[in-house]
Amino acid sequence: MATDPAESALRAAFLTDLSVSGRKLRTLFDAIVRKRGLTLARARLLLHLRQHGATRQGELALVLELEHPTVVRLLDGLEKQGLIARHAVDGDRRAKLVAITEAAAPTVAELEQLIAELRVELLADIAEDDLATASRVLARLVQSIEAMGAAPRSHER
Amino acid sequence: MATDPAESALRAAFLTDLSVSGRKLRTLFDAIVRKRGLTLARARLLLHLRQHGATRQGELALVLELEHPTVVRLLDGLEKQGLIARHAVDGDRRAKLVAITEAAAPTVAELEQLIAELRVELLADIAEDDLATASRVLARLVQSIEAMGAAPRSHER
DNA sequence: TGCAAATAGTTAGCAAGCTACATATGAGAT
DNA sequence: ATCTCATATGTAGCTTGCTAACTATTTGCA
Repeated sequence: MATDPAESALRAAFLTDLSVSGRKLRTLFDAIVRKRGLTLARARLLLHLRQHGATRQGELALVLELEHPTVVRLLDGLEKQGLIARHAVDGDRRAKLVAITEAAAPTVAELEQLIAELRVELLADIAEDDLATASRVLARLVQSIEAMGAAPRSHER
Repeated sequence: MATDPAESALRAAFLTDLSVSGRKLRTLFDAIVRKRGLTLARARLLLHLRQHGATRQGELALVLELEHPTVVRLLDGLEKQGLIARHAVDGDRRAKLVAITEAAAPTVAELEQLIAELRVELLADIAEDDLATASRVLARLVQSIEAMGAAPRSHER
């Protein structure tokens, strides 16, 4: 048990590193789009609307991997900013279709540009292969996380 | 510009994947330690105290890579739970030394165990090499993020 | 037809994270 | 000795994210 191969220093630090770097990314992004009145979460939502057109709230929650109430509040904010509108869906009076407003179009176009540039800058000195590996690792991890979410083992105590 | 090598689908998705997986990790962890009245952030803080002994608040902020006010509130919560105490530092009446309470020792020991198990479970099917690569990628990214934070280029508009 | 269960969205309440600003104390220079 | 600047912590206020519990529809089946 002294040198358990499953317990390298790497493994010990990885999960922390992951959540810290995710947080830092969000903070940087928030700072960049702040003067436009946006945040990472709002930008992600707007981008989806731009790229996939009007979308139902439930679908948004699925795609953005957020809980429904989180989406509700993001939309409340964006609606107040006049960037999106909730439209009635005919055939289902429960549902709402979310769409970008005319007024938001330029902002969102600019945002898309900004994000593309940021991406290039941040990932500039990372090799494609390494990125692919990292991507795979994250995907695996998420898979395990979701498996555990469904069947939490011993942590029930 | 049609097939810009700097703009693969991987690159397009990576930053989102990172922040999403970080979030999911946090959510899972929070759910696991919830019945103990803990969260990921609080656990990280307690773990540091256990492994490095009593620490000043400023030092905690540095080590955990959190802003000072965030640490203040984590400590407020943990103090209310009776898990940590803020002690005076003699020689500097501004400073406070944060220490785990006697009462918290068993909780924290248990927590350490729990985290070790979780780590093994989550990373079980990931090769050491891949993990190392992923780790390097994250480190690089954080480096870029911090460089940009200091010198935000074109995003000044 | 009419009632039960599923689905769409919302409300309430909590913790974490940030920025901006405030307070108290210490240290260094004149 | 004092005055200024730096350091250590704290307060206020905002957004994101979650879970739990609610309302309004719709759907499916008896």
